[in-house]
Amino acid sequence: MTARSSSETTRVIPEATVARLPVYLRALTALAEGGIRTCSSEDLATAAGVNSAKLRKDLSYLGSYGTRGVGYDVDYLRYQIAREIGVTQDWPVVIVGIGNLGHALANYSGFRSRGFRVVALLDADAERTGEMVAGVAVRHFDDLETIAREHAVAIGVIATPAAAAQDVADRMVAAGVTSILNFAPAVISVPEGVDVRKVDLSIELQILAYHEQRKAHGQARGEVDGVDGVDGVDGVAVDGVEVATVGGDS
Amino acid sequence: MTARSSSETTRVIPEATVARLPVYLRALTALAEGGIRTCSSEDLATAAGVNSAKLRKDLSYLGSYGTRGVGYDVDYLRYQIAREIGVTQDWPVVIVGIGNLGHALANYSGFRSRGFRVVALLDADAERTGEMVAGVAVRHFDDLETIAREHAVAIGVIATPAAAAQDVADRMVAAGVTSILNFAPAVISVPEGVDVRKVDLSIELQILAYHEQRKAHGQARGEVDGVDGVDGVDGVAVDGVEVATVGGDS
DNA sequence: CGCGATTTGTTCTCGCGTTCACAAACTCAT
DNA sequence: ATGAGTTTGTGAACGCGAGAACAAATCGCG
Ligand SMILES: NC(=O)c1ccc[n+]([C@@H]2O[C@H](COP(=O)([O-])OP(=O)(O)OC[C@H]3O[C@@H](n4cnc5c(N)ncnc54)[C@H](O)[C@@H]3O)[C@@H](O)[C@H]2O)c1
Ligand SMILES: NC(=O)c1ccc[n+]([C@@H]2O[C@H](COP(=O)([O-])OP(=O)(O)OC[C@H]3O[C@@H](n4cnc5c(N)ncnc54)[C@H](O)[C@@H]3O)[C@@H](O)[C@H]2O)c1
Repeated sequence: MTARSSSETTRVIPEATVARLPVYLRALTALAEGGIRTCSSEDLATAAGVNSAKLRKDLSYLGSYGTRGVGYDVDYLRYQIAREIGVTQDWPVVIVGIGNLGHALANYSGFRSRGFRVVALLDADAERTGEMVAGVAVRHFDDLETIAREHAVAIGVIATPAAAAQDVADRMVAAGVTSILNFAPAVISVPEGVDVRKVDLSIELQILAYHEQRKAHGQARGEVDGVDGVDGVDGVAVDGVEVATVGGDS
Repeated sequence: MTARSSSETTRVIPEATVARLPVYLRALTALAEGGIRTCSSEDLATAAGVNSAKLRKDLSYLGSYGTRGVGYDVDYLRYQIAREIGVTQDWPVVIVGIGNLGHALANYSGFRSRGFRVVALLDADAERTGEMVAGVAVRHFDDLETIAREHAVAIGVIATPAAAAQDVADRMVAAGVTSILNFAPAVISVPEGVDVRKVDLSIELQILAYHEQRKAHGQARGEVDGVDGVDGVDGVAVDGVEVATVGGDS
């Protein structure tokens, strides 16, 4: 699968580093807005919530943009990171599925301010087409191909029910989309060369629940037990045990 | 920054595995709904979108719940995973910040169906209090302490602007919340023993943009692989940002 | 009862990511 | 110019997770 023969490309930035660059970018922006012109790796690391050694190593993959004994020029570094990520240009984005979540996403100001422009809101429900959301008219899902081609859309967001996710993904790919951000709780498969990232609320909550359970009963079998140690936690009322069936998705 | 007490509990499940258990749980639920009673690791791995060896290794941390030569009993395994995660019980959750995103979250049916129950919607804006969202009345943020204590709330969701995130987190912690899911693009710091996970839309998009830019820049085709597995990276601050483009910003 | 087919659970190896630690490079004061 | 004080960039050690491979266990069937 991940053959990746690491060719002799100029620089190969580790995936873990790529995931942190946006964080550094945001921290730098915050510093710049605070009137700070230069900062040390320690300063920036604190603002970004990471270890300073890790920060320096991450930045070293981009090049040598700092000055020893001094630190980094905030604006300069910010531009370099933005350029590396690719957000110095504007990326057209389509959002498919304008329900509860789709509305929120469409209204999200963070899109435009960070290098992304919503060029279309699409929904399969004919009753929703024409509705104005955040100044953009909702159009029918069938227009995807036309719109995507016209605006050279490379990035698509899926906010439909899980059952529709795979179909939407297929049609996005057919329309030339090569990067997908999927909010639906479904595993979608795409051809080689297409990137998919998923954001899953329930998974995040379940991960928290796991640790929470650990905190509550230190290491009990799995049966309800008294609270142990951990201050601040009052007894968690638990009762009937029933596997969460239902599952309105997939 | 999971403290990880390391008090040598019976089994220590790797964090990477914990993050995948919910995926397996969902896949099992889908299989069960399809009337499937037993499945092999290969079947389940396919449904979950992972490698079968990885799946078996993950499950081995929970115990030996399969039968060699046969596979896994879907319902039994589902229960075991649900119990391990802690979603056989119902977790009370509070959502703070009932704006665009907060509304969507409140209306999200996946909450209830996966072991979580929204016990309160809170907002600092007095004009919003009293509004009914998904059958729950929005209450004032000041009621957090009372509500959290009353329902023994351990998990809180932050959907306020970034500027308010740290303050909200502090008050949640003071009210006994020990797990926080943060949607605001801000780095929040909490005391030892409190878990924070963040979901950051713009970071996800920027990661996609990076790879997209790579694809565009000639280079070798078929370079990028399928990306997945959202992982813990700590977030950062302040929104309402504007990427500085060197050489004039329109 | 034994044998082949099947599938799990585990061991082993490899690569990636994190962290430490330090030399190199730079500034500033004298 | 020189030395003291800073801070970067990176080599190296280390730990964790991914994946391949295989022995052990179970079933079906003659
Ligand atoms: N609401 C949340 O806070 C939330 C949180 C996490 C995940 N999710 C997930 O996001 C997805 C959307 O959630 P929601 O609450 O907005 O649901 P929703 O039902 O409110 O909206 C779904 C929208 O998708 C449209 N749609 C359905 N099939 C379509 C298709 N084939 N093509 C185009 N559009 C189609 C529907 O018309 C509807 O407008 C779901 O998969 C949900 O599980 C939602
Ligand atoms: N809308 C999205 O799709 C989206 C996506 C990703 C991230 N986010 C982030 O989620 C957060 C919320 O986004 P939104 O679009 O819902 O914003 P919003 O402005 O619509 O809603 C924010 C709500 O928080 C309330 N609030 C403000 N300060 C508060 C405080 N101290 N205590 C309690 N409540 C307070 C406000 O009254 C408002 O109702 C933001 O940080 C945003 O960056 C939003």
